Formats: sequence, structure tokens, C-alpha cells
Amino acid sequence: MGPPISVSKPQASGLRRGSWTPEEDALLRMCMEKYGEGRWCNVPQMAGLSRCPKSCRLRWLNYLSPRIKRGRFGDDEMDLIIRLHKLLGNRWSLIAGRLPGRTANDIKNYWNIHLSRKPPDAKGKAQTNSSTALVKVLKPKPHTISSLNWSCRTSLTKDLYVPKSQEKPAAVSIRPSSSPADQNHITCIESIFNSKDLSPIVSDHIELENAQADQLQSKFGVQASFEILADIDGRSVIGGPSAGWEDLHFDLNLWGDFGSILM
DNA sequence: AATCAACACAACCGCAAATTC
DNA sequence: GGAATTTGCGGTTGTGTTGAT
Repeated sequence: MGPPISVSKPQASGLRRGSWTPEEDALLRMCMEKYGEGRWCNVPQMAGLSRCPKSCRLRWLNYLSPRIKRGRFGDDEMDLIIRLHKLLGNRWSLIAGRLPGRTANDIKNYWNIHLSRKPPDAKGKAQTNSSTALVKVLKPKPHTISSLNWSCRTSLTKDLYVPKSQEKPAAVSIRPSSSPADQNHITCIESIFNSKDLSPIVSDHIELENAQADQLQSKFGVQASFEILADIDGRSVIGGPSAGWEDLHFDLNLWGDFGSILM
């Protein structure tokens, strides 16, 4: 879409709404360059904008951020979206985390326009792919780091305020579990593991501690050598280079699912 | 040229989780 | 521990653009 044309009027509260003007974009951009992301409630004041904090955040994250990749989705991206949506459901932020430069809003829009309304045969060949066809859409409750008793949280915003030295994962307690919910998680995660061609989502990798890798090995019957990394490019991931699912990475939310299995 | 439908995407809203006080 | 505030997410809407008729 081209530059905004409609003009918003100040609300009774004095806050502007509607499309952003180039001037407002410039102010927000300068503010982000100067102060960085975070403390959105202070951004309107710091930037000299008559916008609510949510509006500023949305504008930056969905439009102005230099990390955003513009342009049409490629076939590989479309395929990946279909696969990840099958696994994760409408968890756009998680899906976006696996598509560098794409925002949750972009993906949501794209899905709603292109993919959600097409008949199954037209949704892409990936849907018939054996590695994902058997998987039910899973919507696990996101496990935050804090809920896992980890001392870090992994948004970019947090990175600006938490010293790296504090972002050290604490020990993960391990206990057997065989509840249906956990079995569901296992099915999901196994399906991810078995999907070998998700390499486009790869960015970097991290290692699990040996004890945790051993637990995964006994649980899934795979030889695992992982690394845990608190932060890669503003996002936390885990990866496993030696189990046949090399170059595969997840958000720590999914690591939370590991935790629920192992705990 | 006019009209209409579909597309593309920015923006808002409400809610819940997380954080702060 | 609880209330208030902040942040993040998903759903939805609004509007400009594009292409077909």
C-alpha cells in the first residue's frame, strides 16, 4: 500500500489515530535510533508524538523496524508458513519468529488472504508432505522462561534492559510424565524433529547441556547434542545438530514444551 | 470509462500475561 | 500478595490498489 492518505484527527484525549504521516514516522525512527526499543509507554513523549504507546509500538514493529523485509512472500516462505501453521496454529508471533524479517501481522494478513480460504489441494504441496500430514494443530499454552524458572526472558526489548550476564538458564528439573497432554506435545515435537527440510528457518544454533540432551535421547530415542542459547538476534532458540534434524531451531516457547515433557 | 470484487496491508481493539509498585 | 501498569498477541476492520468485466 502506498503512503497513507487519510488524515486522522486528534481524539478528545489529544492522541492522534489512523494512518501515520511521514513526519511521525521520522520522529519515531529518530526516537528508536536514539533510545532503542523498550519502555513503549515513554516513547510518545520521547519522540514528541501525539500517539498512544501501543500505536507507536505497532508502527515500529510492523512497519518501520529495519529488520522488516518487504515484498511478496516467496514459495519457500509460503511453504514454511503452511507447515508451521499446521504445527502451531494461529500463533503468528511464533511463526514470524521463524521467518526472518517477516512480522506476525504480515503473516497473519497473508494467511487470511491467501492460505486460509484456499481448498486443501490448493494450499500447497507441503500439506501432503508425509512429515507433517499426520500432525494435529497444536496450541500449547506458551511457557515463558519465568514459568520454567529460567532467569531470562527473550524479547529484544528485554535485551536492552537485562545484562547478558543475567541471561543464564537455570537448571531444568526433570521428572517422568505420560499425561495425554504431554503425549500430545511429544507428537508435535517428534513431528518437528522428523521434518528434516525446515532448514530455511535456521539462523544459528545452541547446545543443550549434556544431562538434558540425555533426557531427550531417552525420551525420543534420538541422539541429541544441543546447545541452549539465551539470545540470538533478539530471539531465543535451541538446536540439535546430530539427530537428523540438524539446523532446526525453536523458540524457547517450544523449549517450554520440552520442559513440560521432561518435567 | 465505469463499476465491482478481490487483494494488500496498515491500524485498531480487546484481552491476557508479565512486570512494576 | 494484590492492584495498577505495561507489553504482547490474535482477531478484526478500514481503506487504497489492482485487475477483471
